[in-house]
Amino acid sequence: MSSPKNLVIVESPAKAKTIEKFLGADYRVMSSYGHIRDLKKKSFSIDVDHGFSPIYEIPDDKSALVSELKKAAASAETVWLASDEDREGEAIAWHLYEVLGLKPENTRRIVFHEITKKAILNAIANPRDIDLARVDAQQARRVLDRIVGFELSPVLWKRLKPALSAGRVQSVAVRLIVERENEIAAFESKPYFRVVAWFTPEGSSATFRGELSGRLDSEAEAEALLKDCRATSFTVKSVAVKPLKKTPAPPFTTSTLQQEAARKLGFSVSQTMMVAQHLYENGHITYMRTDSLNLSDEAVAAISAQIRDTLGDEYLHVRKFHTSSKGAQEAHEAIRPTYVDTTVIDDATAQEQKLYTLIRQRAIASQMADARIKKTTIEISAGTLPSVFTATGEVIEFEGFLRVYAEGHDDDTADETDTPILPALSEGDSLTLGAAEATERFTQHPPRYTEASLVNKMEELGIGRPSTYAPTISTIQQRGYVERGENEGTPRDYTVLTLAKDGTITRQTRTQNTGSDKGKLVPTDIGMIVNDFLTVYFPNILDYNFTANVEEVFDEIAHGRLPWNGEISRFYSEFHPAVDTALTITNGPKFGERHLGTDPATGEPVSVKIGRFGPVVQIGDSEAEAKPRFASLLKGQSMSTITLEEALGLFEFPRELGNYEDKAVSVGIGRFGPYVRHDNKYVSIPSDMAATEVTLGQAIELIEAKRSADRQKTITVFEEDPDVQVLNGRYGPYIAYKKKNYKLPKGIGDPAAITLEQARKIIADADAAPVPARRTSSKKKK
DNA sequence: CAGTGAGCGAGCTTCCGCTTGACTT
Repeated sequence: MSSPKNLVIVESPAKAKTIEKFLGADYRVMSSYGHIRDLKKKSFSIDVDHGFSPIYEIPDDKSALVSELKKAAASAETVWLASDEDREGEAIAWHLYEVLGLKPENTRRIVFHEITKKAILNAIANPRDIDLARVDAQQARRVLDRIVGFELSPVLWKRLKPALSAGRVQSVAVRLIVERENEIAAFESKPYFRVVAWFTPEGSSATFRGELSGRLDSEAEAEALLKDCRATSFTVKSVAVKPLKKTPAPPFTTSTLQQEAARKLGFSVSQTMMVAQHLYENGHITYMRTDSLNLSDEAVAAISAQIRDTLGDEYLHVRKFHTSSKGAQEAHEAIRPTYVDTTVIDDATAQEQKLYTLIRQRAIASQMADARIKKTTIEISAGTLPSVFTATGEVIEFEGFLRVYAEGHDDDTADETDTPILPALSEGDSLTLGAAEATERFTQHPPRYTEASLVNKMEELGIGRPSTYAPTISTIQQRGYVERGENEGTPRDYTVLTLAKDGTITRQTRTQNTGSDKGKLVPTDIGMIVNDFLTVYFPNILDYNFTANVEEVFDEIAHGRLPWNGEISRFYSEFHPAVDTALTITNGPKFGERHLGTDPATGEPVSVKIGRFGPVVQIGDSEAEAKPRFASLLKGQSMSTITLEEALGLFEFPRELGNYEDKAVSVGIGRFGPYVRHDNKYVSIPSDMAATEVTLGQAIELIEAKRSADRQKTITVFEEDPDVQVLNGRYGPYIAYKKKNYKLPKGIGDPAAITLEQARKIIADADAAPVPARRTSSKKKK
């Protein structure tokens, strides 16, 4: 292999592949795969006494790559450092320069924001030096985050519970969720009534719907209004027709893509990123971790041509969007299709195709004409009554971008968005009342965050970056600060009063579901306590503006107006004493500890607190002679709401319920929650059943249900060797043998027909095969 | 939709931001 004269290093291998095609045989393009060097993983690695100098290392999984880059750099005449132009990219270039031992005379720093031939060639023609001030800003960012994370976390270990974590980004994300939950807890839902009525213009058969302006506070008021409506006449008070313009949303950034994919496709934030990554690697879309709204000139031209060819000139409106989000660094383009005329991707999964279509339509719509809508508002007066009804209708006169794409919305009440066409009416026309209906509603608390709406809020506050939104959300769940809600809600009655055409009023009670937090982000006890602790001792770090404030300082550093370590020193001189205080203070508030009352049996105090393994109830005093007794809270119980009675109930395990089939049945609490034990077999008690109240009858039902589930699970148990079993599991049929599971080879056919010989062979083959080295990936444990 | 079924203690745990990897009985 002859070595080309030029070596170009970019951050991503997919990018390298594309660029290599533009540059020809004189250029070899390699990827650094992001950062090649970082602060040492395990230790603090900042020399506080010597200018906060960072101690860097090349992580193990990067060493092979680094030697390869070194070799390539040594044999190249010129090395082009082409990492992104943002702060992190500049630092990557500098680390490469240092680690690869490059020389100024044969090193060039280049940048481009679009992966187009023109942009690349232009970058090559205009090299510059590494911007050391910008590198310093990155070092300041990195060192600050390490200081905050590695000094705060141990405080939590000592004061609250081991293995917790805190950081500039994650702790604020948790705070958002905790504070929202507090708002919800403080919210008092109040009932009110809304009235709708159906009208028919005189001499017409058309009916349209009008809604009473304003709300009524009580059922009595609602009933009175309906009675009044019987006796009055209705006329058109005014007709207003207004032109309305709707403008398309900009093309996607990481955060808007995550939100829209959640709303329209039901994807989780990390799922969106995985699917997008695949689309990117296969060359279908531009880079998916971006905060930029910009489209390259070439992309705009291609999209324009597409719109003109398929829809016509009147649908085209070329636009440039400018970001308004805090701290955006715009190293890339917005997310768009690489070839806009591609509608169907070969070999794509259903998810990839759906996400691609979303990205493509959004990018096209961003360059399309406004939608023009005629909105009609009719006000209807009710005789001498002060009440006014309003009917609105929308007619789309020119659909513009709506033909391709309409943005989704978060609101839960998605109905009633129908905008019917209203009959032609003019002022003074009389109307006949058909029917009217007063429906009881309830004021709504602010919504809980979803993964996607949390990302939206974080972006608004400038907290986190496109590459960290998804990982942060999984971190705060892994640490047990936040959970996805599983509460289905409870039924609630509401009243509907109906006024029929014949004047009779009927009252009905209907039921709706309320209070569900399913799939929403809900703080745990630990999450709330950690948040309380941090906001008391480190209000500055938990301040929603902390990141924005330090970003301003980083900007000054990047412009060479402030030395980075001086600023870190200034921060540390305030921060570190606060750490010492939080570690040593003895008369501070007790976080998460709550006294519940006295145990009537012993007279000892009963309290809840955070224990080594999470929330526990304690009977007795740790200072007293008798050792205190402990019991963990059950799933669904909360330290802030548990009662004395519930707490005492936790000590009544194991409970003997009686006998079934001549064997004792008992209820106990284990590592994984409450269970029924019978004949040395265990059956989990579902979380919607109170373990303290399970009866013998219910326990038998659970045992029988488990037995039948086991029968369905079992495909074959070999009589000759009962250890070998063919079972039906979560991922389909498999073989279980001595606590190990074995996948069935492809093409084995009907799993029920597997013989013992076949099964033994599968086990032997799998055991003989080399065990693949498993990465310790951060899978969430549950 | 599997499997598990203590006990308040050893050592260890932890940050944010760049980038994929090779895995799934």
